[in-house]
Order: sequence, then C-alpha cells, then structure tokens
Amino acid sequence: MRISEVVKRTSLTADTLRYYERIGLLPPISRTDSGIRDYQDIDIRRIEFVKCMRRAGLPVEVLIEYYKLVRQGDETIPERKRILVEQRDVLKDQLKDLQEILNLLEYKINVYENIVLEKENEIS
Amino acid sequence: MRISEVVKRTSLTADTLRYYERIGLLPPISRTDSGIRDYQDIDIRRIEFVKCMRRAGLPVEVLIEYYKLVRQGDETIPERKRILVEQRDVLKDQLKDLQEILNLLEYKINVYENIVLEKENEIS
DNA sequence: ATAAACTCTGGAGTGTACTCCAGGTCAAAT
DNA sequence: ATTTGACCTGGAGTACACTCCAGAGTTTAT
Repeated sequence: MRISEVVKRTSLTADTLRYYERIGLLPPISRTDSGIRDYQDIDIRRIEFVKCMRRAGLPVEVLIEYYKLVRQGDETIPERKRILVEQRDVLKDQLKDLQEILNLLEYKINVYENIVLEKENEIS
Repeated sequence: MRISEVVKRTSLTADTLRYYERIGLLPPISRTDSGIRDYQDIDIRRIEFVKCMRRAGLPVEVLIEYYKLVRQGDETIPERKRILVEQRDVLKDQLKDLQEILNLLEYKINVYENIVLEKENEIS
C-alpha cells in the first residue's frame, strides 16, 4: 500500500514515516518499479509498535537500538528483553508519579470548587 | 536561602531556576543588597508545584498563563479551575494509555522469557 | 494528452525546554 | 589581601523529534 494509505491507518504524517525510515527506525520499505514506497502489513504492525512505544516516552534512539538487535538474530534476545524490562520499570515509576499528580490536581480542583461555593453562599 | 540551597532541595539546576524566573514561571525572587537571589519558603513550594506539573507534561506556557491568572486575583478562579480540570482529564487519558502500553510490554517480556526457557530445554 | 494529485529526495527550518558560556561581581577562608 | 568558590546577566548553543520546503518524477482522472 502507498504512503497515503499508511497515513490514514496510523495517523502519522508522511513526513514522519519517511523520517522514521531515514533514521533506521523502520526498515527500508519495498518500492514499486518507479521507486514509490509499497508498505506491507508487517510494516504497519511495526509502525504501530513504534507509535505505541513513542507514546510511552521511549526515545527514538532506544527503539533504533532495539531493531538493530532484532536484525542481529536470536542471540540478542536477552539484551532486547533487558531493554523492554528497563522501559517497563521506567513506565511503572512514571505511572505511580502520574497517579500522585492526578491526586494533587483533584485536591486543587476541589479547593477551587469550595471557594466558588463559599462565594455563592455569601451572595445568598 | 541562596540558589545553591534551592538546587539541593528541588534538584533543579541553577540555570533552570533562573530560566524559570526569566520567563515568568517564577515571580521575581527577592534579592540581597548585593543582588544575590534570596529564595523564601513560599518560592520553594511554588517551585515544587511547577516541577510536579512539568513532570505531568503540562507545558511551561500553560503554567505561565496559570500564574498570570493567580496574580489577577479571585475573579480568575473559574478560569484557573478550568485549566486544572483540563489538565486532569489529559492526565487521566494518559494514565489509561500508559497502563495499556505497560500491559503490552509485560506481554512482550513474557514472550522473550518463554523463548529463553525453550532454548534452555533444548540444551538439556 | 494534460491537468491535478501524489510521491520522491536531501536539506533546511521549527518548537520546546532547557543548558552553557563569557565576562564580571560578591563572599568566605587563609 | 588575595585566592577560591558562588553568584550575576544577557545571549548563544543544544537536544530531541519532527516538519516543511523546492524541485523533480509518477499516477490518475477527465
């Protein structure tokens, strides 16, 4: 499928898709005879995984490293696992952090809510 | 207290603290006669809140806007509350997202774990 | 067959949030 | 009194992750 189709499916931009390929975050995509990119389903799955990990804050550099290991074959599985475990732990910490911040926000919102209510009482 | 003390307490850098003041994310900090910053406890509390909101991904611009509203007095309370509520909702979505990504990571790690175990069985 | 729409490359530009000077002043210790 | 270390300002530089061209070729619809 052509790049515009991938744009629709992944909601990444064509520029981003080409950029990812350029920096080695995606493999060289197969081309038609005239040189136009022809994405396969497997490419889409990889793009989705990349998208997902990026949303989780995993730096592009780490993902490139990860796929370099994938290309090197099965003996890199422990190293790949290490990367994922590390990222999981980062994510876990982040999740805990965000939960606390969420609580703080709820508290602050509540404070404002009460101030507004008090003002309304003063008026009446 | 001087900036080095604030660095210790908040683990922000001196450059960042001065930068935050420059862009109006912190108020002008009081100075000694010779022009050296002399932070108060209230400044620390504000810095902590800023730090917290930054970790949650709230853009610096939004925080500046928020403190602009604080300076304008009580009639901006509903608007301030709106900002916090908006950020809370963003955070909630993000939290859900991250939870899903965490699950995906756990799954992937498990897959690798199983591959490693299978290999060990082959050997024995 | 020709206009309109899509795709290509390589390189430059953008936004966000710092981070790092240079060149100078100030404070504390010897 | 002078060395050492902390602090000051204004401005330039950096890192990351895109994002946006210009100029050229390709495909599709009329």
